[in-house]
Amino acid sequence: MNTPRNQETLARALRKAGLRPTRQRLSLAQCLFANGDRHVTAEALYAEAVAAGYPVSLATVYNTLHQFTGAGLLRQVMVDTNRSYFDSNTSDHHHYFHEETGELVDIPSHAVTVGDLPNMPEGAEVSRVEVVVRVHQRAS
Amino acid sequence: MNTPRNQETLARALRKAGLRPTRQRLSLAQCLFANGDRHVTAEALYAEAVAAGYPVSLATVYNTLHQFTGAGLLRQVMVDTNRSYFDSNTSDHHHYFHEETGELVDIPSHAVTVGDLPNMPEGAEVSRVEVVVRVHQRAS
DNA sequence: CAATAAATTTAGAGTGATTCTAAATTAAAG
DNA sequence: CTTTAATTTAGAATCACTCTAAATTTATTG
Repeated sequence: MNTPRNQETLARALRKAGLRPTRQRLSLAQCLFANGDRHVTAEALYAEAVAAGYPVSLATVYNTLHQFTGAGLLRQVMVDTNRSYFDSNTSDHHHYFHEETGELVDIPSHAVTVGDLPNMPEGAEVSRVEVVVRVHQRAS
Repeated sequence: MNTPRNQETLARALRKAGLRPTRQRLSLAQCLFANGDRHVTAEALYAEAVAAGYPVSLATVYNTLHQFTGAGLLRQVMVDTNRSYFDSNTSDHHHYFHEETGELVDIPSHAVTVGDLPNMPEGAEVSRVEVVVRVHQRAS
């Protein structure tokens, strides 16, 4: 789990990434990082920000999510072809994906062991190992 | 790796799944299963079928890919938010995903060990474990 | 084989998430 | 306070994919 960050820490992180700490970015960062780890879609974050009284456009939410991802503050999780999920926990870990609800739950990385990887493509190096455990409601 | 299947075997598999072995389905099956394992997107398969002189519509390619997936002949791989990949190898295995080229390469399942899964969501059961090793070109 | 019923295909319209564009606003620098 | 460059934004555009309804094909039955 990531440490909660305050406005100042965030502003510094943004500046370091070459991003001005604007009202919109700080508002979204507030939503994303103020209360522990989050898994959000762009639409969900947009709705949340608007509901919280932070006026932001959907375009800015998309821009910001990508910029934060580029800056290493977020990571994108590929689980659904229909929408993108962003994870505020950038440390090494994996996910459950609940097929019915679309909910994501973290799995600590130590639960999964990756052995020697065979037939690694020539000249390539690993940038990340992603494990998604798809679960569905047990029939009762 | 899956065993190559001939038209008759495929027609039988389709019938068993309640699908009529139409010209289009058999053509696409030909592309998908005649020469070892494949990883295709809908657009790519469409282009390939048309180029091979099998007249098919894009809508039918989409329908067929989903029907084949439902019938257990294909499996969908989630690696890219922008497009869906379908894998003609339905046996238990994982993937390399080359971030630059979009190429998928199989990883045999024995190379990855999944330990006891913690904090499994209540009342849920695992439907599949997907491991994607994202790789990128090594800087030279 | 002919007639009928049911499944399939398809062109083209529709959808929904995401990206782009170009104008208006805002932050940083001087 | 000006100037400059970055940012935001509404709305248009895009792109993968799905839907619709009509035309075609497959399977079934007489």
